[in-house]
Amino acid sequence: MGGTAWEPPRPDMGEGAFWFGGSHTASRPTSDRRTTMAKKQREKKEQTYDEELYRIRHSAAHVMAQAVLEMFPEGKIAIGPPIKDGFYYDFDLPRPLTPEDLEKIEERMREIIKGKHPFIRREVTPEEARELFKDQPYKLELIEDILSRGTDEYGNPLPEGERPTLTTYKHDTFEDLCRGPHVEHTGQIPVNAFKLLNVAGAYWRGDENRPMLQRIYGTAWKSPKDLRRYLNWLEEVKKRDHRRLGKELDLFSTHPDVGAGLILWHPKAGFIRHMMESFAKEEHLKHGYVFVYTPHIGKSILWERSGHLDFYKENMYAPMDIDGQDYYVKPMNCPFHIMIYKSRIRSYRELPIRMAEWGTVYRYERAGVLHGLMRVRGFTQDDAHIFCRPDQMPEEIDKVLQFTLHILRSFGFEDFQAYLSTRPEKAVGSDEMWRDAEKALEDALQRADLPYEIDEGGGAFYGPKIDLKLKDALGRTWQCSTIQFDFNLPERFDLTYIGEDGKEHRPYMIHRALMGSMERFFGVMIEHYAGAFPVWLMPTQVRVIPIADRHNEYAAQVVEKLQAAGIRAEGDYSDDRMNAKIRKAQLEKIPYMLIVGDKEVEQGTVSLRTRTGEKQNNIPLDAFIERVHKVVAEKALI
RNA sequence: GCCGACGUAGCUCAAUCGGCAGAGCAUCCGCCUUGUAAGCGGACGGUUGUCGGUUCGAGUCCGACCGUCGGCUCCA
Repeated sequence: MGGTAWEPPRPDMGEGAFWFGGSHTASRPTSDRRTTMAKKQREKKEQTYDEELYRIRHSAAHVMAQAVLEMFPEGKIAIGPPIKDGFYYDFDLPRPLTPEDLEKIEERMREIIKGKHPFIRREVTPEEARELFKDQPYKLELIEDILSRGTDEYGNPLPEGERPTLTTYKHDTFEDLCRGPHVEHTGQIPVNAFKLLNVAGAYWRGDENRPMLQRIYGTAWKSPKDLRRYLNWLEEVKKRDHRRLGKELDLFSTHPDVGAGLILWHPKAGFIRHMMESFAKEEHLKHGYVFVYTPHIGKSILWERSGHLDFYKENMYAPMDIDGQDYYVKPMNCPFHIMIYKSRIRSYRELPIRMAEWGTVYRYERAGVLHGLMRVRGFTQDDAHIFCRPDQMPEEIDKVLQFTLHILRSFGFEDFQAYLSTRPEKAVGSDEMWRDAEKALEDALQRADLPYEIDEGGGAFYGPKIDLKLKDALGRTWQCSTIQFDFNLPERFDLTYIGEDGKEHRPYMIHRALMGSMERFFGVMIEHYAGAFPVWLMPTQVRVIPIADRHNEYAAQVVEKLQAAGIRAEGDYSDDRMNAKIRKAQLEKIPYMLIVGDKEVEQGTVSLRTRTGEKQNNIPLDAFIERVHKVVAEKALI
């Protein structure tokens, strides 16, 4: 699948973020995450922010709230912002909403919209506001926050220069605490271009200690055509869902008796993963990495020293008792790599050491967050730790970022978004180390000419990092790669090398994973390619289809020649009709089907049909072999 | 973990008010010998996720557990 011309991103991104399609995704900076944008990015975002859509969606949320309150007069309302692709509103209601309720609400919304009720803005005093919302505890909390903390109604900081004022917008019978903007009257919400999608639980203010509200998600557009396109896109997303394709293509499974979030890789996926890993490992060797292998468990003293039992314990599985000692299954590989580093004295001459391992780790993830291959409890990282001297650090960062892009591009990803996370308030390591590291990361990003955002204070306490998100064929972004400084572990484990001066020095340690985890990356690959992987990765590249069984012998000869040429080919000698064989191969997304019948036997040729529907009759086998060789060499799609 | 929904053959789904558990595909066995996405017929396949409860009787009602899905929260 090529890039879709129109690519609305998914509707589940950050709170308060407002996204609009086109090939650039964009967020309106209303979230309370401390995110500052690079200038380039900010300009891009201003261009794609669509105020008309914002108004429509924001207004649709108000109309929905009115409809819900009419249904449940005793209901409490929370917040209802526009988001990319739509809007939501959170409610505290006496009973759970059903799909039938949504239909009724939607119907009532249409009536309200047709009423063309004007949206009227007014400023209110704190006293007025408190009186107006005296039965709405969530609104009262927001009012106090706006007054005391100077935030907007979603708890986000106000734009510079804006004073905290209380404003409401009223249409028909519904008045809401709101900063706007809205459409002029409800009739400007396109009555046939919105749809309520689903109900979901959501904590008040995203805090799991606070009440669970019911959130209704809706989508709204400027025209029915846009809505139609969006709904079609949702269908396409469903078709590409890696969980569905994983089953259809017999790629992987899970089983309750094995355990949630633990993946069984079936032979086809095993083959593809093998190809991916072989390639990536070769590249690692070419790029100066050394491979290590380390155990899956380690004694508690190791995890105490690394700090994992202090800071990461809730993600670790309970220890097992071995000869009276506690052993833990590893959630990370770093302590083991460090022990290899520490196994002898290190000289400045042998740095950098780039220690890589396809390390399988296990992390406890709360049951509700598990999701196919994307979020699991056991996974294999393409992990490496780079130990280097301070003077080598900038170059190492540069190299690792280039290497990351090389690997990701090899797997067919072209669009990336980078996030640079800087020093949080509580942190280990000197100011100088942080400054140097952050500078090296940002310089590398600029040299790589990557769009990036800076997440001020978003780094871990032990070091700054770059996270790379890659964009798939549907324009959705996925976090896989991470390049992360660690100022903590070298201290904790007292890592040293002997410098030119004969004295001990502390090396820098950089943790990095390029694909991230094989599980997630494979999941992203499935969705990116909709299961039709590039030819070099496909377990079966060519299916030879004899038309009648008198052609089986010739088909077998073709298969043999292809295999001799290093192409993974097989014949379909079943007694299905040719049409059925084609359909079968097509459903398996096998790149090339070679059809052989009387004509081909006679002329010593093959007829080609690709999984994309391309047809070429009676071509010489050698020409086809040449084509496949080229496509494989280029890691092309077909 | 929390809110809500769901779990029937390998897969996709039926089964009225609580009254004998079904279809298509897949698989297997035959027949057919075929020209670019499903040829025809037959057979096999189930302790309705698990455990417990209500009932004369439970796929259907109730409870617990396991798992999945949509979100929230948290992350490769």
